[in-house]
Amino acid sequence: MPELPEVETVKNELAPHVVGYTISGVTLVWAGIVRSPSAQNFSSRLIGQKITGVSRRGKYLILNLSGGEVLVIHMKMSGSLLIKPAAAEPDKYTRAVIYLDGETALHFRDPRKFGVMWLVRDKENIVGKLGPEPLKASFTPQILEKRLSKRKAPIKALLCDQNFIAGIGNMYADEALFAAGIHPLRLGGSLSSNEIARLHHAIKQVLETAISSKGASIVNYYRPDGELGTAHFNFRVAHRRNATCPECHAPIERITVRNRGTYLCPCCQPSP
DNA sequence: CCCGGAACCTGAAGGC
DNA sequence: TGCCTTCAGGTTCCGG
Repeated sequence: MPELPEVETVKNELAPHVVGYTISGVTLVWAGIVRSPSAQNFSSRLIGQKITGVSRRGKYLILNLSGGEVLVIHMKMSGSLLIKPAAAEPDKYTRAVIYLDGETALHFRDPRKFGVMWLVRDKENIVGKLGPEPLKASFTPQILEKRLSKRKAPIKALLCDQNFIAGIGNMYADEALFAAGIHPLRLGGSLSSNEIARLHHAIKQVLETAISSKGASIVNYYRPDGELGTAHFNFRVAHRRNATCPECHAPIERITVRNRGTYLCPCCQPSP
């Protein structure tokens, strides 16, 4: 499931294969992957445009195009972006293929069909409401404290809310809360300044470590060359069913928060 | 504005 | 072995 570290890895590894190349063809195997404009317009407006840069905002990947438009891609839960030779046959789950200078092809593969692409002039229509980027220097403990104040939702739900903070999903929310020693059901507004400082540090540390491991391949995450990431080998609680806490050896607990599987150590993360 | 729950989708895993 | 049910979760939509 691509979250910030996975999308960051895809951005870094995709860039050398796409930046400076011109889109020579588009095949929409499943047109539903394009949110806007119409499938017809999407293809015809893309062809002939050169990709001038790749960036990331939260879990969104953004391709800048020479014509001034922007191709925004969200891989949601099961999507991957693969670089292949132009002649490679799309597999069963490939929903769209973008050909680059007739040499290589970018395959958008997505078994679950949650993934989305938009071709727009102003990306702010799509990413404009996202919360702060957690790895930017401008994301400080003071900013986090201000955003948490008076919030009554569980801290886990807030961390997964893209308008509260961008890029964190189920896995990294669990990892950050464990690293900070905070129970996922604690209400946002109930955290002390000390806890907020620990959480702020944990968020940055967990995301940076995962990026250095090229993301976590728990399910359906592939890098553009088809390789997996290794960040999940460093997970201390997330998805560790029937395991024990690496700190205190208590059995890791699994609860549900907002209908999402949530892993924690009942000893290191005291319940509210 | 804030919060919680359902819906979207399909492969994997579990139950009988 | 095989059918059926449940689970997985990022985002959006809707109701309170």
